[in-house]
Amino acid sequence: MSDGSAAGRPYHHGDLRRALLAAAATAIEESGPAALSLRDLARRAGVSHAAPAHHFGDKAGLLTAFAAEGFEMLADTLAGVHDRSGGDLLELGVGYVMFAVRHRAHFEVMFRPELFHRDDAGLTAAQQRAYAALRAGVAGLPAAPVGDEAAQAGLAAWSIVHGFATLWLGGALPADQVGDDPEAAARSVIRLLFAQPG
Amino acid sequence: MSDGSAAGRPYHHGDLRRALLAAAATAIEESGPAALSLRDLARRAGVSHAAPAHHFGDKAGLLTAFAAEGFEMLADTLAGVHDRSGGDLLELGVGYVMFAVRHRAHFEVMFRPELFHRDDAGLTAAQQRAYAALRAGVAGLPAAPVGDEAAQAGLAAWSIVHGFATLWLGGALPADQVGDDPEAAARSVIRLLFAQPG
DNA sequence: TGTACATCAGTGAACGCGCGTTCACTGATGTAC
DNA sequence: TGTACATCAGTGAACGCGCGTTCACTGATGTAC
Repeated sequence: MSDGSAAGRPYHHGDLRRALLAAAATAIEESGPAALSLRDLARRAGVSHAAPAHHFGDKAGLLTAFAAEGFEMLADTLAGVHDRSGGDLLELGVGYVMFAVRHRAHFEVMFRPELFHRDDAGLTAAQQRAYAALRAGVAGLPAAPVGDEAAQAGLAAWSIVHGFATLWLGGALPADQVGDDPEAAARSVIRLLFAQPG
Repeated sequence: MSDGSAAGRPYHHGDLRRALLAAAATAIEESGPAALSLRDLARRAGVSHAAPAHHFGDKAGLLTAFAAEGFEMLADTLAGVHDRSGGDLLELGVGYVMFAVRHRAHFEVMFRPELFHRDDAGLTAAQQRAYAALRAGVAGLPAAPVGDEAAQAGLAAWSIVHGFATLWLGGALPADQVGDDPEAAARSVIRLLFAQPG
């Protein structure tokens, strides 16, 4: 087992795949997905510039793995919220927003399918898991809608949480209207779905 | 007046600034804002590769003008809807979504402030206009909220329409749930804000 | 009507850069016997 | 315990490319007199 500690890096990294995905998260947080380069990731992982291609084939391959990882994490997050809250839609929505805030790099890549191989099997499976978890919240509404109404309610829920997350991450929300606590702000906004204000 | 018609282009283009912004819209629709290059725009406008920098200073300058143009168009669109509908929030929301669908290149740039000079005066003025037009819809609600409630209702409205538009443009919405008419789909989703389903 | 001149729009050659990808290779690991 | 060998992970040199930006320039336009 190579240990990767100081003084003369071993020829084998040990877990380069993981390390590259972690480096991608950092790099994307710093400069966005557009500026990502395999050579930069290699530098961050302390490895030759050609190593990333060895693991992921090409850049889109790396981003496919990265997006899939994101959908896995989102599905896990929502499943956790579901267990803890009994499937409350408001809490699921807040969980969605907080996932975006805490893992903005993943979130940004996940919804830019032009960046990765959108038909990758692992990726689409993870997507299904995540979407199903969100939709489960609609089924748990007090007056649970059915059929078309349920589909529309699911889309509305997804839209409002996705929109809030996107606007928050983009810094589009005026600071004086929204404060600096995304969880509280998200909760007070999502509350208004399916509900009269005031 | 140079006419730009066939046989030996005139030295002066006539309206290169406009032509470059139009070329940017096309290029971004094709390949997204990340792939945009000044040299490509110059090629599309039939002009030397250094000409765009002459008009916009640099790439961010061009995208600043492009984003500002987008916010102007959005503000005009919403103002038109406001006049026609008496300020109905649902119609304003549908207008927002349809703007995104019809001008996806502008919409995609407008909310990626890392691409342009976010403190440009013309840009921020156009932003204010657009946001004010959307907020006016909240003031026109049957039971119009006030103070914090109004701010939250405004954010909720913005979130749901922005989220729907983003998901639609990203191709994230499952086709079997949403059909191919963005206007109808948007209307049935936005309807659910501030309203019990069923 | 004509001339001089300032201003502006666009040119084209040149620069240096970082990138993705390919490819023959080498070092390390693990397994079979 | 030792040896041979297959497999895998990572290397490093090389390639060709398109890009943004700079800069001295030239062609066209419009205005002053």
